[in-house]
Amino acid sequence: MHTLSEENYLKSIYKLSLRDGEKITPTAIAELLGNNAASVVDMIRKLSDKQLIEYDKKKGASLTAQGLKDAILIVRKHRLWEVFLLEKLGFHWDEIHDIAEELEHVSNATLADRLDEFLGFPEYDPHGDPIPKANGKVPKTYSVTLADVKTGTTCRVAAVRDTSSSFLQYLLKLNIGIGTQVQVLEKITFDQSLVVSINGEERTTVSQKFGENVLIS
Amino acid sequence: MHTLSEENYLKSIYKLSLRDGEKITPTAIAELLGNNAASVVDMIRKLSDKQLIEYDKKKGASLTAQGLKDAILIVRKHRLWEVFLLEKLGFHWDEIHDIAEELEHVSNATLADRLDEFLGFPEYDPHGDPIPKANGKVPKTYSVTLADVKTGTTCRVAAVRDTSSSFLQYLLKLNIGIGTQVQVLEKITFDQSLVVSINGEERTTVSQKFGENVLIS
DNA sequence: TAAAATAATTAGTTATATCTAATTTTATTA
DNA sequence: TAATAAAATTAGATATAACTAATTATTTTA
Repeated sequence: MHTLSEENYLKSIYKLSLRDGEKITPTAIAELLGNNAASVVDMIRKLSDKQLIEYDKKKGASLTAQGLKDAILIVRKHRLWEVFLLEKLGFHWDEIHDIAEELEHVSNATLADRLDEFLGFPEYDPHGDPIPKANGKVPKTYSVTLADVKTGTTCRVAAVRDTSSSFLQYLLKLNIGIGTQVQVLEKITFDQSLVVSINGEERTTVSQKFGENVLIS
Repeated sequence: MHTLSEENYLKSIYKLSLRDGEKITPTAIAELLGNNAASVVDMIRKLSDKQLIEYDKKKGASLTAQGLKDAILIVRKHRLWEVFLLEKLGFHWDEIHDIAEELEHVSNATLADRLDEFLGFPEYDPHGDPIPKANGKVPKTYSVTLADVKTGTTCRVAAVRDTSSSFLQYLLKLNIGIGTQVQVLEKITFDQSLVVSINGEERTTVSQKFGENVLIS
């Protein structure tokens, strides 16, 4: 259908569109993909020609109905494959993202739906991200981070924003997974570091950046 | 590790190396891949530089130890994914090849082994092709075709040589699958067509080309 | 608002992997 | 073996998707 590059651009634009209010600029896309902005401008033209996105200098880029549909399917496949890799093949939390990054591009009309059924129609992937349904609907997405809550609040980890293995391995080391109870004991005024209690036990200090990447419910 | 193209060339050279005696020429590779011979010459240089193949004008191309190892892993992944698609996701015989053609290129050090374990270490894929083991050993490969046997012989379908959906759909229509009993009742002298009895029932005539693509035991 | 900084774009380059057309080499056959 | 056919190779072209460097446009900020 689309090339590997086209698919990755669609996915990036979709992901940026969820970061609310943000204008989707060539620079933002370039940063997310680790590409040069000049390359992004080229691809914006290509995707516009294919009617997958619309680009307006003032408003930035946005997906057309077709582009959105295609992007959602890629994300759906990515997250379903992650569930498969973890639950069926026994891969660990921090290993699945990179493999799913390749698997998501395997194109077959019914593959995602069959995989979905095989896995029992999961609603969330192992990182807590919602798995788009066959009809394109996306389950509730978590948006409040650990860095957002008031001191004293106890909450549960619902999802993680960063899926890099360095972040996930750090979480593993801290004994934090999806569902883990975390209480914010203190916020350090100097650098917004958070002193937290994990599962009512350990007392640990984590950075603001860390807190911003933990989504809670 | 390697690019998609490099992997497809390695796989082609491996497959040609199994067609015994045959010299692996640029033309043969070009034909198998549906590429131009000039393109093949370019890639032969590239793979030679990478020490994955050796090329000698007299002897043709051959895989080095590393090239063979890499090629076998690709074939292993292809066939394991085919088992997965058929057995776990419920795809049909004629649908799995093309999807596996994409899945085989997903690269992860332990993916094949985990998939192998998940599937219960199958020895043959749904087309009867041997699945290389983790150590690179390949189970017995069938080589006698229906076109080779004497008139009157009764045998079982062990594998199919062609995995195109047109061939597989034809087999489906004829009620032939792996394990089906086939008796060669007559060979037409004119064009080597075969009159066969399938599962002791139907009396059908098939072409020589058909017979050459059915491997028996 | 003018200067400086940042962002977007254009122009031109590179690498990969393909192609066609032309040429050279090798093999076949009359 | 000489002529012909087929195969292999080279040379040069194309498309994709990236890049750098230079330019233009837009935002910030002093």
